[in-house]
Amino acid sequence: MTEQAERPMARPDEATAELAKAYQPAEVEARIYERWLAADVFAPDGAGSTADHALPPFVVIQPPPNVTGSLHLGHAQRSGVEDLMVRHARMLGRPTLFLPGLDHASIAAQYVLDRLIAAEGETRQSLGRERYLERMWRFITETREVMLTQQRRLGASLDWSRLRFTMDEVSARAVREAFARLYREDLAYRTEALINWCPGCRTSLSDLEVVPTPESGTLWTIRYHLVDEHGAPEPGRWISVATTRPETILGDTAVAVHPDDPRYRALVGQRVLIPFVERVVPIIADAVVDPAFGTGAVKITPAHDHDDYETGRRHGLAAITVLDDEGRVNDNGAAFAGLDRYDARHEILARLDAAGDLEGSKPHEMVIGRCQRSNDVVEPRLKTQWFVRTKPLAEAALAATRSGRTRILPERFEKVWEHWLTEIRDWNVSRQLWWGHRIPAWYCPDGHVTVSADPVGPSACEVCARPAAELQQDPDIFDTWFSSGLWPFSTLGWPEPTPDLARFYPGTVMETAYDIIFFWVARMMMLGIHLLGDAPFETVYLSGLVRDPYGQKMSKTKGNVVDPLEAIDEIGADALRFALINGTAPGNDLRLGREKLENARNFTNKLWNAARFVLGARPAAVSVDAPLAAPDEAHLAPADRWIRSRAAATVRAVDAAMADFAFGEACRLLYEAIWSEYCDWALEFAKVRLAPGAASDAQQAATWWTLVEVLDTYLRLLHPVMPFVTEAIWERLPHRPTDPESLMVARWPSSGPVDAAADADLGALIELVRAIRNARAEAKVDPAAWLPTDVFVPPALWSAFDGLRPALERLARARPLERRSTRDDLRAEVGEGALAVLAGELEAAVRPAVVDDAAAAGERARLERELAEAERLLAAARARLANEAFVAKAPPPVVEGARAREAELAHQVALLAARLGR
RNA sequence: GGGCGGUUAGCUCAGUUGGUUAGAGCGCAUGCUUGACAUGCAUGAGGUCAGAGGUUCAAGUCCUCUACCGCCCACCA
Repeated sequence: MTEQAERPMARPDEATAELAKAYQPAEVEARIYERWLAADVFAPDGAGSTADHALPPFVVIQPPPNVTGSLHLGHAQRSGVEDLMVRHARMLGRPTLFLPGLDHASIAAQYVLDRLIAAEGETRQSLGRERYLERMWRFITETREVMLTQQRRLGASLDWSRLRFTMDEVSARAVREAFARLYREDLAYRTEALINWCPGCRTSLSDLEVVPTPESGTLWTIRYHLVDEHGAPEPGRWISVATTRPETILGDTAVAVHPDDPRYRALVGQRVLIPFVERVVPIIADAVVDPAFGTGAVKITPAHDHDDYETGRRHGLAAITVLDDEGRVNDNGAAFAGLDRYDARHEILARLDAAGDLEGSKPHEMVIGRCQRSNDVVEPRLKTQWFVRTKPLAEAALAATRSGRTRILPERFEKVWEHWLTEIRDWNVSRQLWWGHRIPAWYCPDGHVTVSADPVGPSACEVCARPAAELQQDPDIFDTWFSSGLWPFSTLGWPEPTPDLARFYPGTVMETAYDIIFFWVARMMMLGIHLLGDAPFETVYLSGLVRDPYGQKMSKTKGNVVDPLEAIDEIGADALRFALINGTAPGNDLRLGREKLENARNFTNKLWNAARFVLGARPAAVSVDAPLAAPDEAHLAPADRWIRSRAAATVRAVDAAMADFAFGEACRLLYEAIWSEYCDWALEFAKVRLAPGAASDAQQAATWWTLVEVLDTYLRLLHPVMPFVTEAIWERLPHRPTDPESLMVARWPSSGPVDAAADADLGALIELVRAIRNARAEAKVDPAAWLPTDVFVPPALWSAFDGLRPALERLARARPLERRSTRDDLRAEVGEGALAVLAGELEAAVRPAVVDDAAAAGERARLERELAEAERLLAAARARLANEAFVAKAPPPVVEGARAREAELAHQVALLAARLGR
């Protein structure tokens, strides 16, 4: 930002000295944040809190960011929305809890650390578990500060006294207790099953962590030779199978065909020889086989394919694992043992080809599962793991949303929610990683399982009573999301019956991006309901994703990332927050580019400058330290009544938007109210009245207090979105005696009366000014010229017109500005060559000093256009009213409105026609 | 293969239960060093609301179909 040349204020005094320069977000935001901290206003029970503890608490649950991560725009948007809700509730006087936290993100963190130590020539394995974990703890003590600082820079009003980390002891205790309870209730079990294995991360993954990725592969056709009943090959007899994964041949235990496939019916029950491993396996019939695909015959590898696993179970086939943890062929792979899976593939294909058993190959588009974290191709493998039985938990979660106990916003996500929870499969919670919560299960030499929530483990095997010394703890850790799923209550001290737990569970709103609805939201719901007996929150507010201007996901590799901290340095956290919230709807993605950020910055600047003006415009008769008081109604100008009414309407509209979670709408309303009403009109009207000698002291005071009162209202309304700049301005404004030190804990405004008459009067006069400006601009009149202007004003508007005449003169560049009592008067007084202006009921004539032919022709053309448009609209309005069905069936107010509209248009047409001499 | 969302001004998007003349920002055009603000002010141009049918007195809004685009879920080798 370039620094503005500083211009002396019109009326410098102490208050404006503070605001005399252009807005400097970096300075102001740092100072304001320190003020909040010092005032202790973040905690619901902090010294500076003004909460009414009789009101129900408002708890916003924030997804704890990854401890090794750094803030991206998605975080910024979410924190902005969360903070907005919290600040709003806080200003309504509710005790609020906005608990900061960090997630240990086991697989993501290990991925980051592995790459870091790789640069130092180390690996996870070379360090060993203990040293690796030490290294991790050291690493995160640095990164966690980065993340926490970033949250502060955003202005998130988090209660730092309650900071939690998913790896702290409070969380660890909750994890052990939760798992032990699930185990006791038979909702957690250990079994061998086909799981998703990432050879790069060397751990199993849940189904959600496997990303189906389209890929161009190859479909190979391979001959399996038939054997006779003694297992001897039958020369010249074979069955051809199609496969995309030749390396899994080594684990084949059958070939399957469709039972109704005439080509193969005779072969069912016969046997084939699996190459290389010399295993004789049956040809089976199973309806899963699609006869139209490939050759219609499928090799079955139960240990390395989900389909085949099921087929194998149906047919009692052996499952032979042929790949190890790193994705290499194991000892079951005969000559290929030790080869990487893809090397083995090539070798096998080469040998098959050499033997004449590779019939052919063709390109094949397929979908392959890749690791969400490392992008490695995920390998289905058999492993003994811990699973959470999700069906009963999911049913309870579904019941909560179906009954309305928990509401999902936007509603359309409820369908996705329903579908996923209905089709849910058991959750593999074992991870073969180190950074995370160790599974609290111990095994005795006889294979008995003991699960214990005790931090030091069980004292003995609970089956055979062998002493603890003979037991071995499971080496695995939990899926990160297991501890995340406990977040709404583990952070409050559960399973201990803490005061916080009693007070703040269940929470009010859970806000997150829709991409983790299953990972996180569903698990919190399932675990919260089961373990605490109540859903963890009333509302799930799902945000969209923040994308670049072209709709691409922002990612470091694409280089299209906007760094929130850079944006904050440049334009301030307020502007960033506004840009991220304005114009968005829940669940909708946001494309963020330069323009939105600049627009938000401009708005901040506009607000700041409006405040500079107001403070600088204080009439001498009002003392510097006068407390904020409602203006003296007896001395209000029409424009004062109008802007007060507009402010009241804005309060109502913003309240409605907030109640609907329509935060983008609230931003829009405030932007328009502040810029297009307050700044464009109220301040302009006020300038004239506040000019020295333009009105009495009492009148000037009333106008100035109106400006202050309305600005105060708008600052309060805007504070949840733009906390810093509103606080900085507010602290310079006169306050009510009942106001607290900080705007952050001041009361949300309540709406005053909406004055329909004032709205209508000013609306008409604003229209008049616009119409005059328009006519002048179209006629290419010198903008600076003061032109004599006459206006016909209906009697109802005389008072408003007269009261605002000096302002109208200035705004319309009309002087002298004369009021005419009848239209005839107007026309009689104004000769040819005047610009005709129509603004609703009002009619004006502007007399240019010089009217040349071109201007006269342009003027006539303008009137012709207006007339044509008015006639078109009038015809439409008449057609509507001519429709008997409309008059009979539409609600009376609508018909009434249509009649009024018709009359107005008819009037306008008549006036324009008269002007054109018709 | 299911499901969801989108299609509104040159661009990015609002438009809450159907109801006067469909809005904003940016961009564009024409002017303005207007005593808060050039991060600004004034004025203007620009839209068959993807297409087709339907319901209704009335449709951007509700229903059906179609076409593109995007996302989610899904065990076709």
